[in-house]
Amino acid sequence: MPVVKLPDGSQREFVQPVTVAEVAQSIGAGLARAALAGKVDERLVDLAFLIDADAQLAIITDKDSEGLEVIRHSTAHLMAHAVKELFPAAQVTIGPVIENGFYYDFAYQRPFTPEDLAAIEKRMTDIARRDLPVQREVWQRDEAVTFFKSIGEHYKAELIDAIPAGQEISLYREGEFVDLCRGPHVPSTGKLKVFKLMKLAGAYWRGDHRNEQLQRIYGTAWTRKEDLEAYLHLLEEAEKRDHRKIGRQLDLFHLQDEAPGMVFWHAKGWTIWQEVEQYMRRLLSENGYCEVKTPMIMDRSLWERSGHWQNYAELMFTTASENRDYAIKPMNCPGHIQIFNQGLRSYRDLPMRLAEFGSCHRNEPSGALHGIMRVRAFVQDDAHIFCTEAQVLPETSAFIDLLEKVYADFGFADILVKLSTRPAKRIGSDDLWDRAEAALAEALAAKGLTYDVQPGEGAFYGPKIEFSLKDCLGRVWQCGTLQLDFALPERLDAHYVGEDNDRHVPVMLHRAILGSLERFIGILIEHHAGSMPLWLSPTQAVVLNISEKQSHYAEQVAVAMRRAGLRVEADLRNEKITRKIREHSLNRLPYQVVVGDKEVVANLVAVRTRGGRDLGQMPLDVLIQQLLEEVASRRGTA
RNA sequence: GCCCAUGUAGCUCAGCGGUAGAGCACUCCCUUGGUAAGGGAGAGGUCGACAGUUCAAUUCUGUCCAUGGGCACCA
Repeated sequence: MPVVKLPDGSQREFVQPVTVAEVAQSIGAGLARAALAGKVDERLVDLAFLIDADAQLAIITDKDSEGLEVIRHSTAHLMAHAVKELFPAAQVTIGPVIENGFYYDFAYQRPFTPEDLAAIEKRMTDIARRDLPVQREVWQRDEAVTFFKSIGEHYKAELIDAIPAGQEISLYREGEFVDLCRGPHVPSTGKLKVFKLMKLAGAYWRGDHRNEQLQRIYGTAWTRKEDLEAYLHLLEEAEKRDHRKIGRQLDLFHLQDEAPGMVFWHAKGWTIWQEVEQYMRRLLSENGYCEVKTPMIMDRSLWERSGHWQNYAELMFTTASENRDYAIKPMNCPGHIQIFNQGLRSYRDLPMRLAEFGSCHRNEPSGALHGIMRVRAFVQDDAHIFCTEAQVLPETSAFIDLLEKVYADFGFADILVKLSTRPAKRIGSDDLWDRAEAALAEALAAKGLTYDVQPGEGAFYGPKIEFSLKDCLGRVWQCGTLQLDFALPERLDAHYVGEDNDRHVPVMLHRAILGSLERFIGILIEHHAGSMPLWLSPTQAVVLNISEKQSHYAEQVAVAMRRAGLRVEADLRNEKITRKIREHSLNRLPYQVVVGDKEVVANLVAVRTRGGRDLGQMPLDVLIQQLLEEVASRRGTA
């Protein structure tokens, strides 16, 4: 006689075991119709799950986030079902729920085409309309293996074969289609109404590039039509913010075939770059860093000693001259160690913080390139801190302070932190790792930062912290990093003389805040949708004359503003003021300074913002003051 | 690197086995207009590169390059 406790605290007693669906029915017909699954003692189950003992129960509907997951998972099955009906020779593999939807990987003799995609989606709608019951079955593992082999589903058989022997497994059946699945699923295909197939892609079996490539189909699924529309709208918005598109529109940079993965910065884009770089430079200097510059090309022997020549050969650009081999630097650390190694260092010199806007080249695989976000030539806001083990904690702590200030100044409020700890393959004693991981964790805790631990994800030479920021569309970008390195200083013979008059190998911290400037500027462009805050805007104001008569006055205004340190253009074209305003607004030019006869006579300027805010007439020095304050505050412009 | 798609004017795109078209941008002319597109004329393309098929290729086929979406990679 099970007693079922519901989330509102009420209890229902049943004379015999009941299914989740029956409990829902006993509460109300509406709930029974809306029910998708149940949660019994914190475990998600099907509506057909039989409750035979006292239990906590929550009925899951499409109002619950779990309900949406169930829908997405069931929609993945629906897609596989449709594919099997249309292409019986296709083999199913796996089909998980992902953010905003699902995918399913298939093995088939030929790639699916966009026309196939449309046909599959149509068939999914058909199957959903048939409202087939989705039923759970429990099988013995070995029987299931035999079964899937017999119907030619070799990938499924392999997956099940990997499950420990003797374990019961669940299969789900809808009509003719059967799939291995943990569940739960919606009770019938009729519950699946709001979905759309999004794209085709290749993907490796089990995520390993040595395996065969499967056909992946991505889809999205929602509980309400409006949610789907909102999601598609969000994708459109993201597309509008695409840095490649805005970079072209605003004349910031371009890429071309002859230099894949390398950016041609135009004057306007380079202005943004310079502002970012100068900002970082000043901050580094204020925080005890010394800026240095190291050679772009260095002899093979150095890269052999650092280990890069052996481990990253195919990712490095190399060159040769007069019988010597060289590598174009893929990173700055070996160079910085050469500077550290000049002269005999004392513990009194530590911590030594060497910073470089380091121009690096990495021969990234062609498929990895993406706009200016993932490139082959990039500049890191790199620095290496040489210190004692005892200085790791205070240096980490100071670094986090600096990083938080930088992200805040660029307008990013949300920072995600991950601590990656010792991997299986590593150098250094466990004792050393214990202390290093503890120092990083302690620094994070002292800052009150919450963070995820990624066990085993650290580099072989030391643990690391990764800092990601979230943009206004909620997308996460990893930018900052702090990595402890116990290996490289020793490999490259870095030493200092300690208080005890012995030689010691310093600990090295690799650290970057922006990551690569190319990528960071790409993120800034997308975050602001091209409407950069005033301090970063390539052109901060444009002076517009209404007719030719005021062109001299307009020039004078522009010159005065430039003398005050603002980036100002004059647009004296023979065009209507409405047209000029439209064009400059579309170009996200923050301030438009209009001068007509009225302003000339009164010795004033009329100001509006790119967002259409009319600030009215004012004396020029008032405007200049206001803009300079806005630049200094690093605020955005409406 | 792997799978799929794409590559036509500066940009966005249409087109097609008989050597190309639109809108915007550009140049010139008219217009001197008060807060998001004034009008007219003109110029502009080896149709990504190289092969092949064909009487004829921007169009069909192949290879390569690049870009896009994924996968793998990201010291």
